[in-house]
Amino acid sequence: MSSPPRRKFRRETASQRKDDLIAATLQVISESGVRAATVRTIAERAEVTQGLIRHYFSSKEDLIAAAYEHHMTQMTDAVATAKDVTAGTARDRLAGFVMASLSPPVVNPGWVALWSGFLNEALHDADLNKIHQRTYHHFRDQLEALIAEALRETDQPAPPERLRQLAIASNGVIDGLWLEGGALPQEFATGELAKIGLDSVAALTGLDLHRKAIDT
Amino acid sequence: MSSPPRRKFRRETASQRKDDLIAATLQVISESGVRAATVRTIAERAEVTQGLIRHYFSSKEDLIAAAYEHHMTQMTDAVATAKDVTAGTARDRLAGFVMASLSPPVVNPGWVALWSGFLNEALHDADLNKIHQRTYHHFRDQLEALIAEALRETDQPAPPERLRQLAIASNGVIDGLWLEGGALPQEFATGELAKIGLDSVAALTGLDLHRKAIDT
DNA sequence: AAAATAATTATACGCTTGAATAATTACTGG
DNA sequence: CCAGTAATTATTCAAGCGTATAATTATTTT
Repeated sequence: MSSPPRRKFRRETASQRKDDLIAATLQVISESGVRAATVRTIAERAEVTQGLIRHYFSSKEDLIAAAYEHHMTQMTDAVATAKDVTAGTARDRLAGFVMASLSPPVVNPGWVALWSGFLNEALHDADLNKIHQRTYHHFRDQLEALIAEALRETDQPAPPERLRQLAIASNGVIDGLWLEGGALPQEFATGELAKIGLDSVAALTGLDLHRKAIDT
Repeated sequence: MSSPPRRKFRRETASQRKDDLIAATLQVISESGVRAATVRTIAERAEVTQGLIRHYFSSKEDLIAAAYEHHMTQMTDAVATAKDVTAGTARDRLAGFVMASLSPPVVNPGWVALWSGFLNEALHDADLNKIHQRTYHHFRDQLEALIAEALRETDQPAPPERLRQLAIASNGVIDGLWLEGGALPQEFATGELAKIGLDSVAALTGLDLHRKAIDT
């Protein structure tokens, strides 16, 4: 006759709970794909009951968008704040930017799963599309600024149109290699993608980006 | 009292029906994403009732895999059989390969939606992962063969290890640009991506890939 | 033209989904 | 330490999900 006891819980701050729910969402999608991201699965992962999601987010779609935003910020920051990206000559920082983009933890199957799942949604969802557009530009603009600075530094300043093309091309090769490294991890030796990426951006821009002694 | 009349139908060959169901699956995913690809939605698009799907495919997952295989074959063939890829010097064919990869109909939001949706599934599904792995290699091997031939043709033969790196890098830049063109169509002018891609592969390989007069 | 066959439709089943609402309980300010 | 409040749990709901099976009908065979 006795119903099971109501589960104990702690009251958390709104921002803490939101962060937890976002983190749980990202874990579920990265491990099992977008189709697995149901409110019940996410709530279970966050160790709360499903009703709480709607208490903090107006809909599941709203939570997904917040998770997308969070993930892209996290990924961008992981590159922008990596070692060698924040100090040194412009060429050093550009090299560090490319290396960081093509090394763990940025190259990671889970992050590719997140990226592909969100992109698939963004292609038919206006809100998510805006997030995609914004984060794409943010990353590419950072890359373009570094390339511009490195070219100026070596007395090879380039006009805006050429800078744009170099940034698009460099961003393309970084994105492509990142994707392949995350989607087929066993395909590439340790450091191989980073080396290929660095050589590629060097060939595209004409810059000498010999990498520093990271290996050994 | 009279129940609605049973709907008329035509008996089709097995291969025709399978193709129709696969085509319907691809349409639904490309327009509305993987989450929209339910048996009912797919059957409606194919103008049959949902039971027929299980008559031709052992499960929905099986249909998805068949659609994945079909789409990747379609995309690969669209590049491999494009004008300028099947005749001319090796450099001409390599240039045609890059141009075709970065022009319509290959660059297309719907195809990016398909690709991202399937990849998202492939990252946690062994069967789909095999398809991804196989089609990735198929595309990259074609590219590597063209690069090898073009380098031989210009008396600059390259050792296997370098060929591998050039193919990975070229494939990377093509993939990255293709993705960005499909995901943000309004971002790039007509022919811009193809031009950047061609210049990039030229810079990476050191080959002269001046494109022929396609424009004007 | 009738009988056999299999392609297709129709219906039903149990489960999951996102969302809404009601019931509790942990915390806060007096 | 007690009353108020809102964070959290529990429950409910209608709709949609993939799958299974039974009924029907278009086509082929004889």
